[in-house]
Amino acid sequence: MSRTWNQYVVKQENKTLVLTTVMNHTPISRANVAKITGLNKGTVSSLVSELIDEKLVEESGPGKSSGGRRPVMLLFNGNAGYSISIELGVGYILGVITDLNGQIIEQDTIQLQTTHFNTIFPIMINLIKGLMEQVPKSRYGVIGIGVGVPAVVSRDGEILLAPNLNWKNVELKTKLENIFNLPVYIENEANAGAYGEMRYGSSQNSHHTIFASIGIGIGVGMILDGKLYHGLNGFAGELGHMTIEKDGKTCRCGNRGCWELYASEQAVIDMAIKRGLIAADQGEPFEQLIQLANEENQAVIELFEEIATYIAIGLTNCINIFNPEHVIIGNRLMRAKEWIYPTIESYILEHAIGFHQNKLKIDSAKLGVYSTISGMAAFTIEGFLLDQKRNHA
Amino acid sequence: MSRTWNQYVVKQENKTLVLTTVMNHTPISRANVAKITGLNKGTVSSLVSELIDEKLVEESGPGKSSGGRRPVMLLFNGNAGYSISIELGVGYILGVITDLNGQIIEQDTIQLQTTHFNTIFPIMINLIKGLMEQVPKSRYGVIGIGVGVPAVVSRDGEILLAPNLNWKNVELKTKLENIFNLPVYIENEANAGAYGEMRYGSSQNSHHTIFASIGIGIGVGMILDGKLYHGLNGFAGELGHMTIEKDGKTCRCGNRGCWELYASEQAVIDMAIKRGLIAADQGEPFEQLIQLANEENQAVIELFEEIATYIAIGLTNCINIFNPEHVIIGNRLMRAKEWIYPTIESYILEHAIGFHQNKLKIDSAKLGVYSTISGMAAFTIEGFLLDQKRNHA
DNA sequence: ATTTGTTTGTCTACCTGTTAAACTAACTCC
DNA sequence: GGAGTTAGTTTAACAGGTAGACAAACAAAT
Repeated sequence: MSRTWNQYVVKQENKTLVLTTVMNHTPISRANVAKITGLNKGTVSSLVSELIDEKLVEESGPGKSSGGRRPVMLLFNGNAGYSISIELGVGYILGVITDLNGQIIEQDTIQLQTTHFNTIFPIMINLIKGLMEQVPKSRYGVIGIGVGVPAVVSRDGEILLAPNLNWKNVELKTKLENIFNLPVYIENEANAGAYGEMRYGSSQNSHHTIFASIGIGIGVGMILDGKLYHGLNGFAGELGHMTIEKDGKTCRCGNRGCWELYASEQAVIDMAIKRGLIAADQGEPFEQLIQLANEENQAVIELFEEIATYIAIGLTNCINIFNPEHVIIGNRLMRAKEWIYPTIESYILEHAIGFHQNKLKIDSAKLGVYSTISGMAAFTIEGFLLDQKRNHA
Repeated sequence: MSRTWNQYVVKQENKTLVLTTVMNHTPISRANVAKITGLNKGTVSSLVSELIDEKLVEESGPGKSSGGRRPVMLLFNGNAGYSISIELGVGYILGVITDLNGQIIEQDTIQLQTTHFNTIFPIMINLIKGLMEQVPKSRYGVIGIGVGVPAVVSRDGEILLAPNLNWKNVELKTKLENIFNLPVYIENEANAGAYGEMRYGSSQNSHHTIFASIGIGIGVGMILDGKLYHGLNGFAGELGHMTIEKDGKTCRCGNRGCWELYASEQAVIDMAIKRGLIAADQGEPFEQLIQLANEENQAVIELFEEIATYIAIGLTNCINIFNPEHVIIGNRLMRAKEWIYPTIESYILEHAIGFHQNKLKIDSAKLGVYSTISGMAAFTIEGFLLDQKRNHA
């Protein structure tokens, strides 16, 4: 039921405290770690020596003296192991190898024509196998596999519902674990994006971040009190199906007036076709629109601005609900950032409650197309470090 | 920055673990506490004897034998101290004394004609003083004062904005602390209501609870991952100003189509007057409507059902956003529960995403008018126990 | 009534990990 | 080159938890 505390737990906690301090302040001396953590110098010394044995920390050369003996600088060993992260999109699979710092070492993309699971799954397996062969030799090797999907994912890694892929009840985590015998992490794409931006992107010091992933549909990842919020069983963040017009268009979800009917890539495309700005069934419609906007086509630019207002209405709702510190907009629609962003910003400035009292920042995703995959890497890496903590005294 | 762990922390944590176990399972034997917590029997014995010294736990007589020596039953001593909790409403102040179990011992209400702070504040002070005199003698006496207000409250207890009271930037916590020299807790009324229902009400085992307080306006308190969510600076939960009709009525908040324009007590009253169901400026309009509905006035019942649909639209949004385990509807509008609730439930059942996969419960507030005040009591009591933990070894 | 086995709660010996403080090492500055 | 500083290690003391022995108190079987 509840956790009991004893000296072993104390050691675990202090050891990870030392490790995270080294990670966040690398390079750093033992003395400085002691200062920052508040731990005794002796304690730090002994914990560090264990971490060095585990190859998670290494000594680099001596640092600069500040008037006394020169410190021995400690580094987090980002090469002690490597994660493999996959982003399963509509129409593509992106796979990367990252080191323990989340740095991308290697990457590979495959374009897909279908969304059929039985076709895609073997392709993904091959992609992973290919990446694994490229992983450098290291103490821990491949520490795990993370997969970001545009889907509602249960706590135990089952894909409950992926409307844009037309998947339902796929036990992806179990399947992958059986094949690779490695820890596997499955997450919703927007959640992973939010996490990636928090760890490696533009909201690293924000404890309340809303990440709106606006692509074909809309998904929202929420970092609340510094933690990713899942809700009871993974359905949280279905903000794309928030009603913003109570008697509006009918949505396939059964509701009317859903946000993503007005503010997604699909919405832009539909309206553009309806207005005769582009032809249906002909190449990449969204790319065409960007092209046209670049050519200063006023009708297209106006369309983008209209969409931006709808995006802003939904984001304003988010802001009034969550009072976040940081709102990040990611995924494909932000390729039209140039025409969308100013409208969004000014609308929110005008309409969000108590805006002047907030220090709200609104940004586009700093990691760009890598938000999601970086988030998956972060999950995998943190899962690995947690395991280390548990097993290794 | 970060917390270091040592044996003192271990002891603190284990001691509160023992205490909360006793609280939650009272009456309980030492042996059983050891079993539940996983702590060693000896450890439990020594911690319990300290808690007995501090009068937080007491021994009652022997319990029933289960085939061996009869256990000595332990009780949480709810009478070691008392909290004073205040609910500052529009038109009234409610004040109560509770014991450490959150049980109401004494209560007092004052009706108000004004919302002017300089008038209300002295009245509140007197109410508190009156209650203090009625507090029974005990080891710790009055442990603190909690005040629930229909307002945005900052982290340090400043009332930033109370639209229905017309207050702005009132440093209520500081003022009260200066007068009474006791710990003071200020919270938004909906937040406190959510907390109260979680601690003593209908969602005691739910980690994801949405509490919608629907009165003159709408406020929402959110228990996310078992914790009350505040957002960056207390503005979270302004769901009353969520847009549900993008070109709808204009709201004083500057937005259009805000939820509370369609789904609050004020909305009911406005529409009732507009439709000539009741006269303006004459008695308690809402009470009249309930009266009429009781007399089976079809027009009024239809109005209630309409409002219920609007409430349900907003709640469905909440559910899609948070994927909660439990949705609780509280405050005055639920006095029309009889006519409102069935519509709300059926709408949500039909429209919330993945409803069938959820074990969502929808309820009205079990604590009724005491949701908020019970929540304030809980804050005060928990603050006190936290203090004990810190100071007392 | 006696015996047997069980449960409760205390006590003791032991172990682990943190801390304080002494100590060594290495460097800067005058 | 000595004084002062800073870095890192070592040592003894200490706190608190655990395991396991133990006594007390009881139920059920004989």
